[in-house]
Formats: sequence, C-alpha cells, structure tokens
Amino acid sequence: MENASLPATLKDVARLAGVSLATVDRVLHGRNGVRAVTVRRVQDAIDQLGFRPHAAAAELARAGRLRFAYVMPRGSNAFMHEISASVNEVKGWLAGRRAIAEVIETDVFDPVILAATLNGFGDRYSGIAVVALDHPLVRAAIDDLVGRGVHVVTLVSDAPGSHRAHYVGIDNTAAGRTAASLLGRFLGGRKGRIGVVAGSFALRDHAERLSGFMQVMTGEYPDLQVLAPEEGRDDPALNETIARRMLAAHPDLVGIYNIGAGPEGIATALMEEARAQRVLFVTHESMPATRRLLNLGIVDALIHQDPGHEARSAARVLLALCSGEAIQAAQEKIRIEIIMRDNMY
Amino acid sequence: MENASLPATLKDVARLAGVSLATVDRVLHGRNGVRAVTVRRVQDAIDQLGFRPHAAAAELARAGRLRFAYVMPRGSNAFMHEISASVNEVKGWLAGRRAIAEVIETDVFDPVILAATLNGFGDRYSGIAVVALDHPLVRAAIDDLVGRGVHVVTLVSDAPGSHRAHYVGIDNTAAGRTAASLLGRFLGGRKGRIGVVAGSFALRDHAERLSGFMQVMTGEYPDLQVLAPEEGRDDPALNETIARRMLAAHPDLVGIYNIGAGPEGIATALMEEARAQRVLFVTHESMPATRRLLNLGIVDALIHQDPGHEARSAARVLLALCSGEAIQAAQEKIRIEIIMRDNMY
DNA sequence: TCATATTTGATGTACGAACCTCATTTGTGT
DNA sequence: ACACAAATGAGGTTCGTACATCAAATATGA
Repeated sequence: MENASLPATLKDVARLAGVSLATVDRVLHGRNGVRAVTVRRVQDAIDQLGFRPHAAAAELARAGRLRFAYVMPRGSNAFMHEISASVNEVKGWLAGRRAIAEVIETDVFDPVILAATLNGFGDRYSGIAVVALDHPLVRAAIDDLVGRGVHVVTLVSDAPGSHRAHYVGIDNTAAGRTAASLLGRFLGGRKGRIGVVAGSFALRDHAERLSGFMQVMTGEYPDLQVLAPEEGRDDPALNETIARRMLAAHPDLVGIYNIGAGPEGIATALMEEARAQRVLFVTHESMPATRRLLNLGIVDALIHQDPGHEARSAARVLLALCSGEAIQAAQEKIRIEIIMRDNMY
Repeated sequence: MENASLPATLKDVARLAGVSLATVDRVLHGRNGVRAVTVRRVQDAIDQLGFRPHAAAAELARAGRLRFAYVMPRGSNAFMHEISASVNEVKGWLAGRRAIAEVIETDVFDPVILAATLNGFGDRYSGIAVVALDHPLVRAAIDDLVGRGVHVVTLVSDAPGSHRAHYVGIDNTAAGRTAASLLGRFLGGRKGRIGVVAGSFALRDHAERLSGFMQVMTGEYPDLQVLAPEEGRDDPALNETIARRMLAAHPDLVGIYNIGAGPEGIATALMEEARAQRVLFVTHESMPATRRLLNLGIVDALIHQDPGHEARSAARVLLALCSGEAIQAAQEKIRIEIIMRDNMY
C-alpha cells in the first residue's frame, strides 16, 4: 500500500512495473498484445500500490458514453413502478456522469422470455441491472453476458448461482423474520391463528420471506398458529377472496402477513370485518396505497426496501464496476426498513 | 434547456452570455471583479442552458484544493465515536475525490468553546460539517463562516436559526413519536406507567424527542401514564440510579424510553429486576452494546440513525455545495430506522 | 539467419473545469 | 480629456485517464 498520502496514479504503476504507460493501459483494459509475464508484473505493481483508477479522470477521458440497461418487469405491480420511476430520476444523475440508462421492459417472470431478452443484448450495453429470476436459463444468460465482459447486477430479485457481480436488494429471509417478530410483538401474547398470503412460491424472494417468517413464528411464538400459506399471484382481487375465506373459516384469526403485492384486496376484506379485536396486518413496501392503509390503521407496519436507494445503488455499482472503482459495501447495503405511522416518508 | 443531447459546457455558457471563459469562471466562483449586469447575464445563460458543472472534470481540476473539517465532540458517548469512526472511513473516499477532510475534536456542548473553534477557522476550510448546538453564539459563528463563503452543514444536531446550508440528521420529534408508537404497540393494551430518561433537556434533540414521545403517548395511549422525565446526563451510572428508583417507586412500571446515551445503566437495573411481566425498553442507536441488549431481549427495539450514512451524506453535500452540483434530496434524507433483532446489521 | 509476427515504448491529443497571469478594454470621477 | 481603477479577454497549465499512432525492440518460425 506504500504511502497513503496521495493515491497512486497510472504513472506510478508504470514506474514500479518498469514498463511504459501504454503497456499499463493495455493491461488495464485487457487489450491484447502483452506477454503474460508483463501482465503479471503490471498487476503486481497495481496490487502493491493499491492502485485504483481515478474515477473522475476515467470518466472525463471516456470517449463514448456508458450505456446501462435496467431490465424491469412489464406491467407489474406498483412497487416495480416505483423502481422504474426512480430509475428515471437516476437517469439525470447518470447523464451528468456521461452515462446513459435505458429501461427495458420485459416479462421477467417467464425464464424463457427473460433469458431471450438478455441474450439479445449483444454488447449494446456495458452494464445491466436486471430484476432476475432464479432459473437455469436466466443464470446461463447472465453468465454469458458476464463472459463477454458486460457487468451485470441483479435488482430486487437475485439469481444467486450466476456470476452477477452484485445483488442490489434486501435479505428476504430476514425480512420474513422481521415481519413475524412485528406481528408477534404487536399481538403481545394473544393466541390465535395467522394467515399468510404470498404471490407465488416459485418466486425466490417470496419463498425466502415465508421461510424466515415460519422460522420465527414456530420458534418464538408457539401460541400463534400459522395457517397454510396461500398464493394470490399478487392480484388484489384474488387476495381479497383468500382473505375473506380465511376470516370466515377462522374466527380466531389474529393477524395476516402479506408477502407479495396487492395488499389492497386484503385490506378491503379486513375493513368489512367487524371483530372485537382488530386483525393485525403486516405487508411489504411503503407506497401511496400502503401508506394510506397505515394511516387508516388497517396496516400495522410495513416492511420496506427503498426503491430510490435500489435504483441509485445499481447505478453506482455499475459505474464503479465499469470504471474499476471500489464498491462501498456499507453504502450499497439495502436495508430492511420497518415503517410505522411516525417514521413514514 | 435547449438541446438535451449533449450537456452544456462552460464554453457554451460563455458563448451564449457573450463573455469570455474567464468571466464565466469568475461568476461561477463568486470572485469579485465582475459587474452586476454581467453576472446576471452569465447566470441567465447558465439557467437557459441548464448548465451543470461536469462533476468529474471539476473533481479532476480541483486536485486537493478542497479542505473539509468535521467538528466533532471530544470524548463523548459511544454513538459519537461511531460517527467519528465513519468520518475516518469517509476520509478515504474523499481522498479519492481529491478532497481533504480533517476531524477537529472540541467541546461541542459548550457554546463558547464551540463558537471559538468555529471562529478560529478563518478560511482554512471550504466546507465544514459541525455537530452543532442551538445557541446564539454558535449560530453567529456559523453565520459568520457562511458570510465568508464557507459552506456549512450541521451534523446530527442542528442549529435551525443559522444560515447553515443543510442539516444532516433525523427529525427528532418524529423519532420520539416512533418510540412511543413502538412502546404502545408492544404493550398491546396493558396499562401502567412509562419512565423516560433523557441526557439533558437543554439539548435540542433530546427535547424534541421527548416532545414527540409525549404527543403520541397522551394522544394515542391514554392507558399509559408517563412519569416525569428525568435527566441522566448520558451517564450510565446515573441512568442506573434513576432506573432503579423508578422501578422501586412504581410497581406498575411497564416500559422505559431512553432518549439519550448510556442505556447500559438502565439495562443493568432492568436485568436485576424480577417481575411477572418484563418492563419494555426502547432506546436509541444501534451499536455493539445496544445490539447485545437487543439480542438478550433486554431492549425491545432501537430507534436508529445510520452514522455511516450521516458521515457520507455530509461529505456528499459539502462536495456538491462546493462544486455547484445539485443535492439529491432523496438520497441525503436521513431515515429514522427501527431496528429489531431480525433486521439488525 | 532472415523474414515475419508479436510485443513494447514514445508520444500526442482529448476530456471539462479550476485557477493563474498579463494584457486590454471599459467605465468613472474630476 | 485625462488619469486611474475596475472590468473583461486571451491564453496557458494542470489534473489522471482513455485512446490512437508509429516506431523500435524482441521473439518466433522456417
């Protein structure tokens, strides 16, 4: 690491490696025409000096602009729309950094279509943020892109087996645990049954949330019995039907955890239900609709991930990856936020 | 806004305003020697073109000329140490952006000393982040700096009447409300008394938290009676004494809210207390000590503000202020985080 | 060993803004 | 109209990297 006073520059690397600037440049950009021995010598110098390209200089010198793609689900739920909206805000910031972002909408829930979309990119983009699907076809498409030198990060929904450089999103197991803790604490010792509504258990994030939820419920709140989870396909109408059926079948229902989207349906069912004690309701994501329900007292708490932070984080990470900068782990960590009436924003 | 295809540069501004690059530069940096009419003409051109200085170019040209000071409390509580530690990490990031940050430790709780420290800075720094005190002397010192062209942001603790450009910290009233909601919800209808321990009501943030706490308690939880708040001066030992006295005097004490630092003392008192039903405990800031208490089940929830985010945010804002960049409001908003066992990090 | 291919060096330009100096123009008061 | 100050222009240098070109050195194969 040498002297930490001033960051090392390319010139320093060249001097230490005993080669010219041009050669360092070739190594740094993976251009061919450099012997393996020389490559190693340069890389040693880079390591020894702790050299990191000065992002601003790189950006300034970059001839063409960087092109990023955000691959988002088409016509999906409100939360995804919030992310898309945030991406549009990020475009302005990226423009200032001489990078262009495009939002590509596709059916991310169909592995074949999503993989085809990714495969069709060629090398149009230098970086891609994709709301992924944990499926062999998708993993293969991602790995193919990475192999061709495209930087890929997953957004909101991960594809853990792939070679994506980074996952921008929350730990969904922990999110499920958090939901369970909140319900358990808010119920303060009351006994009864808990209903769980998910979008689809085929979605990795939903399955993980459920798993975390069950961990805590069975482990810490034995007085609360969780009903068999049901799939509402993120559809408010279907969710409403499910919630009504649960309420009717179980007079001792004391709480509902909605794992996916479409909480409005469940809220409708709850609002028409008159019980001595309210049925608690925990759902995900802070959005106009859910904030309204929180204010009305229908929803008791929201488990939130900040779409703005996610969109920005993906942009920062892609930019860092493209320019060889270090990623600030602490900054890019997406938090599981608990939102109640008073810390709403 | 003209043509959005390519961002406008200084040259474009100069051409449109009909002046030279040098004059634009003078206007941009508030150097004197430019007629008011000319200044306006240049600013009109800037607005018309939507000119934003190219961050990377500015950074590159800056080359270490920016000096920032973080004015932090000396020998204070653990949370402040966490911020100081974060600031040290930020130094590295700032170094990469060719800006220099220094941490100045002083007695920020004494208005005279703090004001003297600020007054002594002259124009050694182009930006200052200060853990402020809401006091006329301090406000005057800040205003003086601002008047001399130094960019000032307040950190964690604000000085609302001053001309500081930005406050990096949470809404403490809302934080107090959040604490009350959590206690209220966790108690699930139990009746009883609530104890409140603060550091000092002379500290604006403590007073604000208390105010928010009382708002919610009196408004929403009439079954919970709040005892007269006590001052523990952020001292664990004193806090322990206070907590013991509260527990002894009130068999119906069901919860404690610790507004300031030193929660360990209260925890000690609580751990030695054997009651049929636990006394709930809500305190501020996620740190090793409080996370331990959360894991042990002594603390039920933490109201947290992320010191890393605050240190970085101050750096970003100062950098933006110094280089005429826009501040990303959504990004710089410091959130009131609710931490439980499962979303701890 | 020679011809050829591969690897490396030397050098220059560009990026956009910050900041500097020195000349020149413009304005002001008398 | 003059001196003098204030305002402005012109131009250069710097930051660290990307990228291009051409020459020189070295390695490789027949």
